[in-house]
Amino acid sequence: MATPQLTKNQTLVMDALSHSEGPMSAYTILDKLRDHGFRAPLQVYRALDKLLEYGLVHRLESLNAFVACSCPHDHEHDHGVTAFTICEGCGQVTEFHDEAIEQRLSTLTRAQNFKTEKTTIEIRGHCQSCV
Amino acid sequence: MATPQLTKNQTLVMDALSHSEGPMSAYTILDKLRDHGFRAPLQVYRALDKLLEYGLVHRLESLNAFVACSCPHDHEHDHGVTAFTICEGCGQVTEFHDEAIEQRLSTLTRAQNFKTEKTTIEIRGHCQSCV
DNA sequence: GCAATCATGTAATGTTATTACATCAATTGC
DNA sequence: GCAATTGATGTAATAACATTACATGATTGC
Repeated sequence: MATPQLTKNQTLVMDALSHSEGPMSAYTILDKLRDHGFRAPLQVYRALDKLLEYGLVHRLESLNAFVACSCPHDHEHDHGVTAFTICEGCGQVTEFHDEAIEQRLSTLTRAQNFKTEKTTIEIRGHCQSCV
Repeated sequence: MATPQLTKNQTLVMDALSHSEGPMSAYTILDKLRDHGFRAPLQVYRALDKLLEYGLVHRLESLNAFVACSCPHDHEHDHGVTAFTICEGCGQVTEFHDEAIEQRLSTLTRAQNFKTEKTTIEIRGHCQSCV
């Protein structure tokens, strides 16, 4: 999908995530944006919904938190399966993509006649610096 | 880890999950067990913590829900990475294990010098019957 | 202008999970 | 035996995450 022009709220949320070191919960984002007029969770969730839809943001299911997509290229096309390593020590999140895993998962789901809509891969552990 | 004898509460929660068709949230389990004397969420969460530790139960991060492990063999050893397909239609959850994916993830994390502690793989979509 | 659509604002509520503190039972060490 | 420790339990309160419901405002197309 072509990414449309972001609205004011979407831009604020996107900027907050982009400038953050790591993932942020919706309520953390809300707090960061109070000075910009945000008052209620829904303002954040609505913006996040769109940003997720546009592929600009990812949701980390195991953290109930959100990160800006680190993909350098445009978001006009699907990037396939996105996976993350998440460090329990420093909170660093690294996004990666792997064709082999995607292929393998595709083979396995096809064998079940399962139609995949969204794949979550999250690896919790400790990064190089936090062992 | 050898699975110790389960306590009363752990047994009740385990039975509730085993007899359930699909995943249950902690609060759903709580409601099912009110007749057995459960009064507070913590009774469920404490039991779940242990059952997760023993590998008898899995947590589905993308649903905030729990399922009994479908692995037939004993739980004395690690089964490696567990993955799930989750049908949005009927709620059916299918657990599977794949050596190839495990290997590939291991290679990728090793390349980052990342020490994996827990891997989450959840595939949302529609099963054969719910397309 | 007016309808349709989409973004927004606000309040209330629903759902999931944890903290804090007290009690009880079994086990261990002496 | 009995104090001390450990682990399971009970209860209340609160924190953290997310949605529903309803009202308002802006933009576009006709």
